[in-house]
Amino acid sequence: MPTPSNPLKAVRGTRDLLPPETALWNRVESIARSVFSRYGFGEIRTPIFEDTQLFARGVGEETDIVSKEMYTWEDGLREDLALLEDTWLEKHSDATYVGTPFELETRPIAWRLATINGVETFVEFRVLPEISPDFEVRQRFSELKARGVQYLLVVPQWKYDQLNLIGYFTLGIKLEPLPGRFVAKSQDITLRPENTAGVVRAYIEHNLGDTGQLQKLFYIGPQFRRERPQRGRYRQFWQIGAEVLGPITSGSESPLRDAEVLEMLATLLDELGIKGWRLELNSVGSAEDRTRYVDILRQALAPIKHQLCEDNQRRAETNPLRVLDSKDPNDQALIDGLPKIADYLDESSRQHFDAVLSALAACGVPYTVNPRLVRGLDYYTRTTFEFTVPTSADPASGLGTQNALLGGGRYDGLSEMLGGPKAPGIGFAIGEDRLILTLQAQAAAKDLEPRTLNLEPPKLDAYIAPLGPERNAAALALARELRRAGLSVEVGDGAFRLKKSFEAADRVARHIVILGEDELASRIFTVKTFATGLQTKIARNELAQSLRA
RNA sequence: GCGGUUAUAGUUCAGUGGCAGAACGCCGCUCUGUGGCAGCGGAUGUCCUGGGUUCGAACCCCAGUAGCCGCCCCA
Repeated sequence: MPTPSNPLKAVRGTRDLLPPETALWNRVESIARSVFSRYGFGEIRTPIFEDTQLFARGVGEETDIVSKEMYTWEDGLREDLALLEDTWLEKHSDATYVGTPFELETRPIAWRLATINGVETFVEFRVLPEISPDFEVRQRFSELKARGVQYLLVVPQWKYDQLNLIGYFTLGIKLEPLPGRFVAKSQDITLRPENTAGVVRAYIEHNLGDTGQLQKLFYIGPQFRRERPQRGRYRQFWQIGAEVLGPITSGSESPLRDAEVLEMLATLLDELGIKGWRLELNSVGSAEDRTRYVDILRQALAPIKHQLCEDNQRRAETNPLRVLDSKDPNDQALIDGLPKIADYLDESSRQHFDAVLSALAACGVPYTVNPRLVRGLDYYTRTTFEFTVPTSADPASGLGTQNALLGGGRYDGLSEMLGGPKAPGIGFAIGEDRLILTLQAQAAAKDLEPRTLNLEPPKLDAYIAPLGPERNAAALALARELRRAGLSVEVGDGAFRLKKSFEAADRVARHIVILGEDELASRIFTVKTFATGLQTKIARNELAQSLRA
């Protein structure tokens, strides 16, 4: 029976990007590519899913991203039916097999005909049963029932808990759970929630460090986090990012690289036309500095914790660094009194940071040192930064409270955390969705023409209007000729009245070419230019040239 | 994950416990091969979904779903 179904929709937190907006996305991406290539970056494309361990180890097991926002599943579960059957048989001295073992062809399901305490029983082994009895099971059950045979489904305990037991019981199917998983060789897979870990994994896997060269890699692609969707925050979102990494001898640890990346970002935002951006940066020190500072922070928080708001009390326990960028106005005085990480940097980290700042100053890139700026991901060391645009107080942002446009930092220990060689690096990720929103909002606030954002597709060179359906074939042939000559051409339908063709043509093209009986016979076409309203007769061999104008 | 708010035509949005609306867009005619203007006409709806209250629900109630805003977190 056909069930009336609701139309399918894009799943929560995902969306379609349609023209003309996609033109803006392409423009943003092509400007990014252009800037990256001028700084010597090459494109890397890593898989959209990776082993879950990559993110657990790289991003940090305790971060919200990893602990509750990832799309993770078990891939390649292989069912071990033989083990399931053996386990069952061991348990059932009361069962006697009748006949030989069988396997059903449709999927790995094994069954035996047995007598259990004298009752003839069809014993089916399924490692991955359907949540509710499927068609196959229902059909088999009714056949067995007709023959007076009992139906016993043997499943693993861990699956049993997920089954629609009522569904099976109401049919009269007996279910028997067995302790154990009975699956072999599955892999935990995760849709990437960010791209740095993947890039570093690829760096290690392809021994890019052995080239001895500094690697400069950029990427543009979708990332996935299972967060509550909001404006500028989607479950599938796009990031434009870049990483600079390599062996120490390639200069990957040099503060020059930090400054270069930051200066490149300033250039990129300027070329994109983002107004009013702010660069905030900080140093969180080496991994050791960071650990030491977190301990000190914890100690400093302990006596005053109870005075903080509820959220901050929780953070003080779970992730003390995050207390620092709390926005709670009542807690600001207390937070200001907390120890600053700058005071706990070792000498080399301090010098490194100073060198970054002076290089930025030399380039004339404006910045603000924000001693409270910390990053959520575990792998960050030393320089961390964020580019923001004005908040919702300024309508030009378009981002509400989500005012961070991009963020990044240095990750000197990440490669080793992932089991690779020492490969210090620095990188960033731009939230492309937010970047686009900001561009749109800034254009709207300035009352700019949409054209400024390239939202209107450019007018085509010509629109061919065949008069009558019998001229359609000739129209398409003419269009082919012109298109091959490099012109952009749309073909109307001869079924349209000429009036309609003119309206359609004026919308999309600069010229209309009328293709009727006379024109086909004389090979001289009637061409009207919308901008001037002038209509002329043009010979076929001069048509392409004339339409280009 | 928590709180608030919204959901009506292709789009932007009115609307009231008693026939489903406007503007723009779309289609047709005035006007058979000459548009933009104008006039006239037309089509388009699961009024988010599912329950409930009611003689009667797009409207009131409950639940769900989705968008948006704030929180959490983050790009």
